[in-house]
Amino acid sequence: MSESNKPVKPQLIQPRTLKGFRDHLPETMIPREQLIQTAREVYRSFGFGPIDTPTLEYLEILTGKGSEETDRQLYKFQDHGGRDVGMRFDLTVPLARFVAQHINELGTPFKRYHIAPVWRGENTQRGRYREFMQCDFDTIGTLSVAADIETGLVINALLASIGFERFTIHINNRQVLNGLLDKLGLSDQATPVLRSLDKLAKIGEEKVIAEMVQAAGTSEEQARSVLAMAALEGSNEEILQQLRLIVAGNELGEAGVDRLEQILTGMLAGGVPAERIKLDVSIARGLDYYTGAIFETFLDDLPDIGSVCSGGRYDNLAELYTKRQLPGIGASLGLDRLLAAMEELGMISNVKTTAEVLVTYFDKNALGKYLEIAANLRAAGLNVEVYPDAKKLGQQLKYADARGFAYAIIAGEDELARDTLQIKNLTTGESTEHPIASAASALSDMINKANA
RNA sequence: GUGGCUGUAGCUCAGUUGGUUAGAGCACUGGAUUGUGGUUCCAGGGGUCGGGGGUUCGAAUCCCCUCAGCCACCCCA
Repeated sequence: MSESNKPVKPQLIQPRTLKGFRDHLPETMIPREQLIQTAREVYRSFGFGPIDTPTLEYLEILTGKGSEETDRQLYKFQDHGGRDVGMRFDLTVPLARFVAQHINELGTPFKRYHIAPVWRGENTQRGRYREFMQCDFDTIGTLSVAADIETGLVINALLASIGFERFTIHINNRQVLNGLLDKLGLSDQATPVLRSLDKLAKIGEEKVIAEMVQAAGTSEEQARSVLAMAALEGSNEEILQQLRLIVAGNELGEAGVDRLEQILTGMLAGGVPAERIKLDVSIARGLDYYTGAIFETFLDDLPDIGSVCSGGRYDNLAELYTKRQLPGIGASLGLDRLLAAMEELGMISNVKTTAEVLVTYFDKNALGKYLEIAANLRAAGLNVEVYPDAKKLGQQLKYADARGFAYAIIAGEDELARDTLQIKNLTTGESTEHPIASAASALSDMINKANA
Protein backbone atom coordinates (compact mmCIF):
# COMPACT_ATOMS: atom_id res chain seq x y z
CA MET A 1 0.00 0.00 0.00
CA SER A 2 1.43 3.35 -0.95
CA GLU A 3 1.45 6.42 1.21
CA SER A 4 -1.31 8.09 -0.75
CA ASN A 5 -3.68 5.21 -0.05
CA LYS A 6 -3.51 5.60 3.68
CA PRO A 7 -6.90 6.55 5.05
CA VAL A 8 -7.04 10.12 6.25
CA LYS A 9 -7.49 10.25 9.99
CA PRO A 10 -10.51 12.28 10.94
CA GLN A 11 -9.47 15.35 12.91
CA LEU A 12 -10.96 14.85 16.38
CA ILE A 13 -11.78 17.72 18.60
CA GLN A 14 -10.26 17.23 22.02
CA PRO A 15 -13.07 16.93 24.55
CA ARG A 16 -12.28 19.29 27.42
CA THR A 17 -13.82 21.81 29.77
CA LEU A 18 -12.77 25.36 30.46
CA LYS A 19 -10.52 26.17 33.38
CA GLY A 20 -12.61 26.33 36.53
CA PHE A 21 -15.67 24.76 34.90
CA ARG A 22 -16.76 21.23 35.77
CA ASP A 23 -18.82 18.33 34.53
CA HIS A 24 -20.96 16.60 37.10
CA LEU A 25 -21.55 12.85 36.86
CA PRO A 26 -24.70 11.23 38.26
CA GLU A 27 -22.83 9.97 41.32
CA THR A 28 -21.97 13.53 42.31
CA MET A 29 -25.17 15.10 41.02
CA ILE A 30 -27.36 12.80 43.11
CA PRO A 31 -26.06 14.02 46.51
CA ARG A 32 -25.86 17.53 45.10
CA GLU A 33 -29.51 17.55 44.14
CA GLN A 34 -30.42 16.00 47.46
CA LEU A 35 -28.64 18.81 49.25
CA ILE A 36 -30.39 21.43 47.15
CA GLN A 37 -33.72 19.75 47.76
CA THR A 38 -33.14 19.79 51.51
CA ALA A 39 -32.20 23.46 51.40
CA ARG A 40 -35.31 24.23 49.41
CA GLU A 41 -37.51 22.42 51.92
CA VAL A 42 -35.94 24.25 54.85
CA TYR A 43 -36.29 27.64 53.18
CA ARG A 44 -39.91 26.94 52.38
CA SER A 45 -40.60 25.76 55.91
CA PHE A 46 -39.78 29.31 57.05
CA GLY A 47 -41.86 30.92 54.33
CA PHE A 48 -39.11 31.95 51.93
CA GLY A 49 -40.25 31.95 48.33
CA PRO A 50 -38.26 31.02 45.23
CA ILE A 51 -37.12 33.60 42.70
CA ASP A 52 -34.88 33.51 39.68
CA THR A 53 -33.14 36.23 37.71
CA PRO A 54 -31.35 36.26 34.36
CA THR A 55 -27.81 35.00 34.03
CA LEU A 56 -26.89 38.13 32.12
CA GLU A 57 -27.37 41.65 33.41
CA TYR A 58 -26.51 45.02 32.01
CA LEU A 59 -22.89 45.59 32.87
CA GLU A 60 -23.67 48.78 34.76
CA ILE A 61 -25.96 46.85 37.11
CA LEU A 62 -23.12 44.53 38.07
CA THR A 63 -20.30 47.04 38.21
CA GLY A 64 -22.24 49.49 40.31
CA LYS A 65 -19.75 49.51 43.15
CA GLY A 66 -16.93 49.17 40.66
CA SER A 67 -13.89 47.93 42.51
CA GLU A 68 -10.84 46.78 40.60
CA GLU A 69 -11.41 43.26 41.85
CA THR A 70 -14.90 43.19 40.39
CA ASP A 71 -13.53 44.19 37.06
CA ARG A 72 -10.95 41.44 37.11
CA GLN A 73 -13.39 38.66 37.97
CA LEU A 74 -16.40 39.67 35.95
CA TYR A 75 -17.24 37.80 32.76
CA LYS A 76 -18.34 40.55 30.40
CA PHE A 77 -18.86 41.05 26.72
CA GLN A 78 -21.01 42.78 24.15
CA ASP A 79 -24.12 41.00 23.01
CA HIS A 80 -25.29 40.88 19.40
CA GLY A 81 -27.03 44.19 19.81
CA GLY A 82 -23.90 45.91 21.05
CA ARG A 83 -25.08 46.07 24.66
CA ASP A 84 -22.46 45.77 27.39
CA VAL A 85 -23.47 42.80 29.47
CA GLY A 86 -21.99 40.70 32.25
CA MET A 87 -22.65 37.36 33.89
CA ARG A 88 -23.79 37.54 37.50
CA PHE A 89 -20.97 36.89 39.98
CA ASP A 90 -23.27 36.50 42.98
CA LEU A 91 -26.99 36.46 43.75
CA THR A 92 -27.03 39.51 45.98
CA VAL A 93 -26.48 42.15 43.33
CA PRO A 94 -29.21 40.69 41.09
CA LEU A 95 -31.43 40.56 44.18
CA ALA A 96 -30.82 44.24 44.80
CA ARG A 97 -31.79 45.09 41.25
CA PHE A 98 -34.76 42.73 41.40
CA VAL A 99 -36.04 44.21 44.62
CA ALA A 100 -35.59 47.78 43.43
CA GLN A 101 -37.55 46.93 40.31
CA HIS A 102 -40.36 44.93 41.91
CA ILE A 103 -40.67 46.03 45.51
CA ASN A 104 -44.06 47.59 44.89
CA GLU A 105 -45.45 44.29 43.67
CA LEU A 106 -43.66 42.32 46.36
CA GLY A 107 -44.36 44.37 49.45
CA THR A 108 -42.30 44.03 52.59
CA PRO A 109 -41.11 42.05 54.34
CA PHE A 110 -39.99 40.12 51.32
CA LYS A 111 -38.41 36.72 51.91
CA ARG A 112 -36.85 34.87 49.03
CA TYR A 113 -34.45 32.06 48.31
CA HIS A 114 -32.42 31.75 45.17
CA ILE A 115 -30.40 28.70 44.19
CA ALA A 116 -28.48 29.24 40.98
CA PRO A 117 -25.03 29.21 39.41
CA VAL A 118 -22.79 32.26 39.38
CA TRP A 119 -19.55 32.96 37.49
CA ARG A 120 -16.29 34.52 38.55
CA GLY A 121 -13.19 34.59 36.40
CA GLU A 122 -10.83 34.20 39.31
CA ASN A 123 -7.87 31.91 39.58
CA THR A 124 -8.86 28.39 40.44
CA GLN A 125 -7.88 26.42 43.48
CA ARG A 126 -9.27 23.47 45.38
CA GLY A 127 -12.91 24.28 46.06
CA ARG A 128 -12.71 27.49 44.04
CA TYR A 129 -14.25 27.32 40.62
CA ARG A 130 -15.27 29.79 37.96
CA GLU A 131 -18.78 28.43 37.82
CA PHE A 132 -20.45 27.44 41.05
CA MET A 133 -23.80 27.32 42.81
CA GLN A 134 -24.97 29.77 45.36
CA CYS A 135 -27.77 28.94 47.68
CA ASP A 136 -29.00 32.18 49.25
CA PHE A 137 -31.89 33.21 51.43
CA ASP A 138 -32.68 36.79 52.46
CA THR A 139 -35.33 38.83 54.20
CA ILE A 140 -35.75 42.33 52.80
CA GLY A 141 -37.49 45.32 54.28
CA THR A 142 -37.37 44.82 58.02
CA LEU A 143 -34.92 45.98 60.65
CA SER A 144 -36.43 43.73 63.28
CA VAL A 145 -34.18 41.55 65.36
CA ALA A 146 -36.71 38.80 64.67
CA ALA A 147 -35.28 38.55 61.16
CA ASP A 148 -31.76 38.31 62.59
CA ILE A 149 -32.87 35.53 64.89
CA GLU A 150 -34.67 33.73 62.11
CA THR A 151 -31.52 33.76 60.00
CA GLY A 152 -29.79 31.87 62.78
CA LEU A 153 -32.70 29.46 63.03
CA VAL A 154 -32.61 28.76 59.30
CA ILE A 155 -28.87 28.10 59.41
CA ASN A 156 -29.40 25.66 62.25
CA ALA A 157 -32.29 23.94 60.47
CA LEU A 158 -30.30 23.70 57.23
CA LEU A 159 -27.35 21.91 58.73
CA ALA A 160 -29.46 19.73 60.97
CA SER A 161 -31.67 18.68 58.05
CA ILE A 162 -28.66 17.88 55.92
CA GLY A 163 -27.58 15.53 58.67
CA PHE A 164 -24.96 17.40 60.68
CA GLU A 165 -25.10 17.34 64.44
CA ARG A 166 -21.82 18.88 65.47
CA PHE A 167 -21.50 22.41 64.16
CA THR A 168 -21.12 25.88 65.62
CA ILE A 169 -22.77 29.06 64.43
CA HIS A 170 -20.44 31.96 65.16
CA ILE A 171 -22.27 35.23 65.62
CA ASN A 172 -21.01 38.76 65.69
CA ASN A 173 -22.48 42.18 65.25
CA ARG A 174 -20.74 44.74 63.15
CA GLN A 175 -22.17 47.48 65.34
CA VAL A 176 -20.07 46.23 68.22
CA LEU A 177 -16.95 46.42 66.11
CA ASN A 178 -17.90 49.78 64.70
CA GLY A 179 -18.65 51.02 68.20
CA LEU A 180 -15.20 50.08 69.34
CA LEU A 181 -13.54 51.54 66.26
CA ASP A 182 -15.54 54.70 66.88
CA LYS A 183 -14.27 54.81 70.41
CA LEU A 184 -10.70 54.34 69.21
CA GLY A 185 -11.15 57.00 66.54
CA LEU A 186 -10.72 54.49 63.74
CA SER A 187 -14.13 54.82 62.10
CA ASP A 188 -12.67 55.93 58.81
CA GLN A 189 -10.32 52.98 58.60
CA ALA A 190 -13.03 50.46 59.44
CA THR A 191 -12.77 48.53 56.19
CA PRO A 192 -9.03 47.82 56.16
CA VAL A 193 -9.02 47.19 59.90
CA LEU A 194 -11.79 44.62 59.65
CA ARG A 195 -10.25 43.02 56.62
CA SER A 196 -7.10 42.45 58.62
CA LEU A 197 -9.03 41.30 61.65
CA ASP A 198 -10.77 38.70 59.55
CA LYS A 199 -7.42 37.03 58.98
CA LEU A 200 -6.76 36.47 62.66
CA ALA A 201 -7.35 32.74 62.63
CA LYS A 202 -5.23 32.38 59.53
CA ILE A 203 -2.10 34.44 60.12
CA GLY A 204 -2.03 35.05 63.87
CA GLU A 205 -2.12 38.01 66.18
CA GLU A 206 1.25 39.63 65.49
CA LYS A 207 0.84 39.63 61.75
CA VAL A 208 -2.64 41.07 62.01
CA ILE A 209 -1.31 43.89 64.15
CA ALA A 210 1.49 44.52 61.71
CA GLU A 211 -0.96 44.59 58.85
CA MET A 212 -3.30 46.96 60.63
CA VAL A 213 -0.48 49.35 61.32
CA GLN A 214 0.79 49.19 57.79
CA ALA A 215 -2.35 48.84 55.68
CA ALA A 216 -4.89 50.64 57.83
CA GLY A 217 -2.60 53.19 59.39
CA THR A 218 -3.54 52.47 62.98
CA SER A 219 -1.19 52.82 65.88
CA GLU A 220 0.06 49.61 67.41
CA GLU A 221 -1.91 50.40 70.53
CA GLN A 222 -5.13 50.81 68.60
CA ALA A 223 -4.49 47.57 66.80
CA ARG A 224 -3.94 45.79 70.09
CA SER A 225 -7.21 47.16 71.45
CA VAL A 226 -9.10 45.79 68.48
CA LEU A 227 -7.36 42.45 68.87
CA ALA A 228 -8.07 42.38 72.59
CA MET A 229 -11.75 42.54 71.91
CA ALA A 230 -11.62 40.00 69.13
CA ALA A 231 -9.76 37.60 71.37
CA LEU A 232 -12.40 37.58 74.09
CA GLU A 233 -13.11 34.12 75.37
CA GLY A 234 -15.49 32.42 77.73
CA SER A 235 -19.15 31.57 77.74
CA ASN A 236 -21.51 33.60 75.62
CA GLU A 237 -22.75 35.37 78.76
CA GLU A 238 -19.21 36.21 79.86
CA ILE A 239 -18.39 37.60 76.45
CA LEU A 240 -21.46 39.80 76.49
CA GLN A 241 -20.46 41.11 79.90
CA GLN A 242 -16.93 41.98 78.80
CA LEU A 243 -18.17 43.56 75.59
CA ARG A 244 -20.40 45.87 77.58
CA LEU A 245 -17.36 47.10 79.48
CA ILE A 246 -15.32 47.58 76.34
CA VAL A 247 -17.88 49.64 74.43
CA ALA A 248 -19.25 51.45 77.48
CA GLY A 249 -20.07 55.06 76.66
CA ASN A 250 -20.38 54.45 72.93
CA GLU A 251 -24.00 54.46 71.84
CA LEU A 252 -23.51 52.38 68.72
CA GLY A 253 -21.48 49.78 70.51
CA GLU A 254 -23.93 49.48 73.39
CA ALA A 255 -26.84 49.06 71.02
CA GLY A 256 -24.82 46.43 69.20
CA VAL A 257 -24.22 44.41 72.34
CA ASP A 258 -27.91 44.60 73.23
CA ARG A 259 -28.78 43.33 69.79
CA LEU A 260 -26.30 40.51 70.07
CA GLU A 261 -27.88 39.45 73.33
CA GLN A 262 -31.35 39.49 71.78
CA ILE A 263 -30.18 37.32 68.92
CA LEU A 264 -28.64 34.87 71.34
CA THR A 265 -31.70 34.52 73.55
CA GLY A 266 -33.96 34.44 70.51
CA MET A 267 -32.08 31.58 68.92
CA LEU A 268 -32.15 29.63 72.16
CA ALA A 269 -35.91 30.21 72.39
CA GLY A 270 -36.19 29.07 68.78
CA GLY A 271 -34.73 25.71 69.68
CA VAL A 272 -31.07 26.01 68.74
CA PRO A 273 -28.97 24.03 71.24
CA ALA A 274 -26.75 26.37 73.26
CA GLU A 275 -23.57 24.51 72.33
CA ARG A 276 -24.12 25.34 68.68
CA ILE A 277 -24.00 29.09 69.25
CA LYS A 278 -20.83 31.03 69.85
CA LEU A 279 -20.50 34.77 70.13
CA ASP A 280 -17.29 35.52 68.30
CA VAL A 281 -16.19 39.10 67.89
CA SER A 282 -13.31 38.06 65.66
CA ILE A 283 -15.38 37.21 62.64
CA ALA A 284 -15.80 40.22 60.48
CA ARG A 285 -16.14 38.76 57.03
CA GLY A 286 -14.04 40.62 54.52
CA LEU A 287 -17.17 42.28 53.29
CA ASP A 288 -17.57 45.87 54.19
CA TYR A 289 -21.25 46.04 53.30
CA TYR A 290 -22.39 44.21 56.40
CA THR A 291 -23.72 46.59 59.00
CA GLY A 292 -25.27 44.41 61.69
CA ALA A 293 -25.38 40.77 62.60
CA ILE A 294 -22.81 38.48 61.01
CA PHE A 295 -23.02 34.69 60.87
CA GLU A 296 -20.42 32.09 60.06
CA THR A 297 -20.91 28.38 60.54
CA PHE A 298 -18.18 25.84 61.15
CA LEU A 299 -18.31 22.07 61.27
CA ASP A 300 -16.84 20.88 64.56
CA ASP A 301 -15.36 17.82 62.87
CA LEU A 302 -13.85 19.76 59.96
CA PRO A 303 -13.17 23.33 61.08
CA ASP A 304 -10.37 23.78 58.54
CA ILE A 305 -12.75 23.62 55.64
CA GLY A 306 -13.99 27.06 56.63
CA SER A 307 -17.44 28.48 57.01
CA VAL A 308 -20.14 26.45 55.31
CA CYS A 309 -22.92 28.97 55.78
CA SER A 310 -22.28 32.69 56.09
CA GLY A 311 -24.24 35.86 55.99
CA GLY A 312 -25.30 38.96 57.77
CA ARG A 313 -27.31 42.13 57.91
CA TYR A 314 -26.90 45.02 55.50
CA ASP A 315 -28.53 48.40 55.85
CA ASN A 316 -29.33 49.30 52.35
CA LEU A 317 -29.41 46.55 49.81
CA ALA A 318 -30.63 48.45 46.80
CA GLU A 319 -29.25 51.95 47.28
CA LEU A 320 -27.62 51.92 43.86
CA TYR A 321 -30.93 51.27 42.17
CA THR A 322 -33.63 53.00 44.19
CA LYS A 323 -34.05 55.84 46.63
CA ARG A 324 -36.13 53.65 48.86
CA GLN A 325 -34.16 52.30 51.75
CA LEU A 326 -34.35 48.53 51.90
CA PRO A 327 -32.53 46.88 54.77
CA GLY A 328 -32.04 43.16 54.67
CA ILE A 329 -30.46 40.14 56.20
CA GLY A 330 -29.58 36.81 54.72
CA ALA A 331 -27.03 34.09 54.32
CA SER A 332 -25.66 31.66 51.80
CA LEU A 333 -25.06 27.94 52.03
CA GLY A 334 -21.66 26.85 50.73
CA LEU A 335 -22.78 23.99 48.58
CA ASP A 336 -19.42 22.83 47.24
CA ARG A 337 -17.71 23.04 50.58
CA LEU A 338 -20.52 21.20 52.25
CA LEU A 339 -20.41 18.41 49.69
CA ALA A 340 -16.65 18.15 50.11
CA ALA A 341 -17.12 17.93 53.86
CA MET A 342 -19.84 15.30 53.59
CA GLU A 343 -17.63 13.29 51.28
CA GLU A 344 -14.78 13.47 53.76
CA LEU A 345 -17.02 12.55 56.69
CA GLY A 346 -18.46 9.56 54.86
CA MET A 347 -21.95 11.02 54.73
CA ILE A 348 -22.41 10.32 51.04
CA SER A 349 -23.42 6.85 49.92
CA ASN A 350 -22.10 5.64 46.60
CA VAL A 351 -25.50 5.03 45.09
CA LYS A 352 -25.34 5.68 41.37
CA THR A 353 -28.99 5.16 40.55
CA THR A 354 -32.03 7.26 41.16
CA ALA A 355 -34.23 4.17 41.14
CA GLU A 356 -34.39 1.74 44.02
CA VAL A 357 -35.88 -1.14 42.03
CA LEU A 358 -34.49 -2.95 39.00
CA VAL A 359 -36.85 -5.14 37.03
CA THR A 360 -34.66 -7.76 35.39
CA TYR A 361 -35.28 -8.70 31.77
CA PHE A 362 -35.26 -12.44 32.15
CA ASP A 363 -37.68 -14.11 29.76
CA LYS A 364 -37.01 -12.47 26.42
CA ASN A 365 -40.64 -12.98 25.36
CA ALA A 366 -42.06 -11.19 28.38
CA LEU A 367 -40.91 -7.58 27.95
CA GLY A 368 -44.51 -6.40 27.94
CA LYS A 369 -45.06 -8.09 31.28
CA TYR A 370 -41.99 -6.43 32.77
CA LEU A 371 -43.07 -3.03 31.55
CA GLU A 372 -46.46 -3.62 33.12
CA ILE A 373 -44.91 -4.67 36.43
CA ALA A 374 -42.69 -1.59 36.38
CA ALA A 375 -45.65 0.67 35.65
CA ASN A 376 -47.53 -0.75 38.61
CA LEU A 377 -44.58 -0.23 40.92
CA ARG A 378 -44.18 3.35 39.72
CA ALA A 379 -47.88 3.93 40.32
CA ALA A 380 -47.18 2.91 43.91
CA GLY A 381 -44.61 5.68 44.14
CA LEU A 382 -41.44 3.68 43.55
CA ASN A 383 -38.62 4.57 41.19
CA VAL A 384 -38.16 1.66 38.85
CA GLU A 385 -35.80 0.80 36.02
CA VAL A 386 -36.33 -2.05 33.57
CA TYR A 387 -33.09 -3.59 32.34
CA PRO A 388 -32.96 -3.05 28.58
CA ASP A 389 -31.39 -6.33 27.44
CA ALA A 390 -32.34 -9.94 28.10
CA LYS A 391 -28.80 -10.71 29.27
CA LYS A 392 -27.83 -13.39 31.71
CA LEU A 393 -29.42 -12.86 35.08
CA GLY A 394 -26.05 -12.81 36.79
CA GLN A 395 -24.97 -9.84 34.72
CA GLN A 396 -28.14 -7.97 35.41
CA LEU A 397 -27.74 -8.51 39.12
CA LYS A 398 -24.15 -7.42 38.88
CA TYR A 399 -25.34 -4.23 37.25
CA ALA A 400 -27.93 -3.72 39.99
CA ASP A 401 -25.31 -4.29 42.64
CA ALA A 402 -22.75 -1.95 41.12
CA ARG A 403 -25.27 0.87 40.80
CA GLY A 404 -26.63 0.48 44.28
CA PHE A 405 -30.18 -0.68 43.60
CA ALA A 406 -31.94 -1.86 46.75
CA TYR A 407 -34.25 -4.44 45.16
CA ALA A 408 -34.42 -6.54 42.03
CA ILE A 409 -37.58 -8.01 40.54
CA ILE A 410 -37.05 -11.43 39.01
CA ALA A 411 -39.79 -13.10 36.97
CA GLY A 412 -38.90 -15.91 34.60
CA GLU A 413 -41.10 -18.40 32.83
CA ASP A 414 -41.78 -20.33 36.02
CA GLU A 415 -42.96 -17.33 38.02
CA LEU A 416 -44.97 -15.84 35.19
CA ALA A 417 -46.73 -19.17 34.74
CA ARG A 418 -47.77 -18.91 38.38
CA ASP A 419 -48.56 -15.19 37.98
CA THR A 420 -45.92 -14.35 40.57
CA LEU A 421 -42.58 -12.60 40.77
CA GLN A 422 -39.57 -12.66 43.06
CA ILE A 423 -38.54 -9.64 45.07
CA LYS A 424 -34.87 -9.91 45.82
CA ASN A 425 -33.41 -7.73 48.54
CA LEU A 426 -29.97 -6.88 47.21
CA THR A 427 -28.62 -5.93 50.60
CA THR A 428 -29.46 -9.21 52.32
CA GLY A 429 -29.65 -11.41 49.24
CA GLU A 430 -33.00 -12.76 50.39
CA SER A 431 -35.62 -13.49 47.80
CA THR A 432 -39.36 -13.85 48.33
CA GLU A 433 -42.13 -14.76 45.91
CA HIS A 434 -45.32 -12.67 45.64
CA PRO A 435 -48.42 -12.64 43.43
CA ILE A 436 -47.89 -9.95 40.77
CA ALA A 437 -51.11 -8.23 41.79
CA SER A 438 -49.90 -7.55 45.33
CA ALA A 439 -46.20 -7.05 44.56
CA ALA A 440 -46.31 -3.27 44.66
CA SER A 441 -47.79 -3.09 48.14
CA ALA A 442 -45.50 -5.85 49.40
CA LEU A 443 -42.45 -4.00 48.12
CA SER A 444 -43.65 -0.68 49.53
CA ASP A 445 -44.05 -2.34 52.91
CA MET A 446 -40.54 -3.76 52.74
CA ILE A 447 -39.09 -0.36 51.88
CA ASN A 448 -41.02 1.40 54.60
CA LYS A 449 -39.89 -1.18 57.12
CA ALA A 450 -36.28 -0.80 56.00
CA ASN A 451 -36.45 2.97 56.32
CA ALA A 452 -38.10 2.89 59.73
C1' G B 1 -3.70 38.92 38.23
C1' U B 2 1.55 37.43 40.53
C1' G B 3 4.92 33.42 42.07
C1' G B 4 5.99 28.11 42.73
C1' C B 5 5.03 22.72 41.89
C1' U B 6 2.79 19.10 38.71
C1' G B 7 0.64 16.69 33.97
C1' U B 8 2.07 8.73 31.48
C1' A B 9 -4.76 4.25 30.14
C1' G B 10 -11.42 6.16 33.39
C1' C B 11 -8.54 6.24 38.54
C1' U B 12 -3.67 5.60 41.46
C1' C B 13 1.00 5.24 39.68
C1' A B 14 5.94 2.54 37.50
C1' G B 15 8.97 3.63 33.38
C1' U B 16 16.55 2.80 35.06
C1' U B 17 22.24 8.36 32.84
C1' G B 18 17.13 9.94 26.02
C1' G B 19 17.56 3.84 22.68
C1' U B 20 13.74 -0.94 19.71
C1' U B 21 6.06 -2.93 19.36
C1' A B 22 5.09 2.28 26.90
C1' G B 23 3.76 -1.32 31.84
C1' A B 24 1.07 -2.65 36.76
C1' G B 25 -3.07 -2.49 40.14
C1' C B 26 -8.05 -0.96 40.36
C1' A B 27 -12.16 0.13 37.09
C1' C B 28 -14.61 -1.34 32.42
C1' U B 29 -16.38 -5.38 28.67
C1' G B 30 -16.84 -10.63 27.86
C1' G B 31 -16.19 -15.82 29.40
C1' A B 32 -15.65 -20.08 33.29
C1' U B 33 -21.26 -27.53 31.42
C1' U B 34 -26.96 -22.03 29.29
C1' G B 35 -32.51 -19.26 36.32
C1' U B 36 -29.53 -15.38 40.85
C1' G B 37 -24.84 -10.14 42.23
C1' G B 38 -20.95 -8.18 45.71
C1' U B 39 -15.25 -13.74 46.13
C1' U B 40 -11.94 -16.33 42.55
C1' C B 41 -9.78 -17.60 37.64
C1' C B 42 -9.17 -16.48 32.29
C1' A B 43 -9.44 -13.23 28.14
C1' G B 44 -10.20 -8.47 25.94
C1' G B 45 -10.88 -3.22 24.80
C1' G B 46 -8.58 1.34 26.11
C1' G B 47 -2.73 5.59 25.84
C1' U B 48 0.41 8.99 19.26
C1' C B 49 2.99 9.57 27.39
C1' G B 50 -2.08 17.14 28.26
C1' G B 51 -1.42 19.87 23.30
C1' G B 52 2.07 22.31 19.75
C1' G B 53 7.03 23.36 18.26
C1' G B 54 12.40 22.49 18.81
C1' U B 55 17.28 19.74 19.89
C1' U B 56 18.87 14.61 18.39
C1' C B 57 20.39 9.12 14.24
C1' G B 58 16.59 8.42 18.13
C1' A B 59 12.39 11.79 23.38
C1' A B 60 7.42 9.91 27.92
C1' U B 61 12.60 11.20 29.35
C1' C B 62 16.23 17.65 27.34
C1' C B 63 14.53 23.04 25.74
C1' C B 64 10.53 26.67 24.44
C1' C B 65 5.34 27.94 24.04
C1' U B 66 0.45 26.73 25.37
C1' C B 67 -3.59 24.35 28.09
C1' A B 68 -5.08 22.22 32.68
C1' G B 69 -4.62 20.87 38.01
C1' C B 70 -2.59 21.93 42.84
C1' C B 71 -0.23 25.42 46.55
C1' A B 72 0.76 30.47 48.27
C1' C B 73 -0.40 35.63 47.59
C1' C B 74 -4.43 38.75 46.03
C1' C B 75 -9.55 38.61 46.58
C1' C B 76 -13.91 36.39 48.28
C1' A B 77 -18.97 42.24 46.43
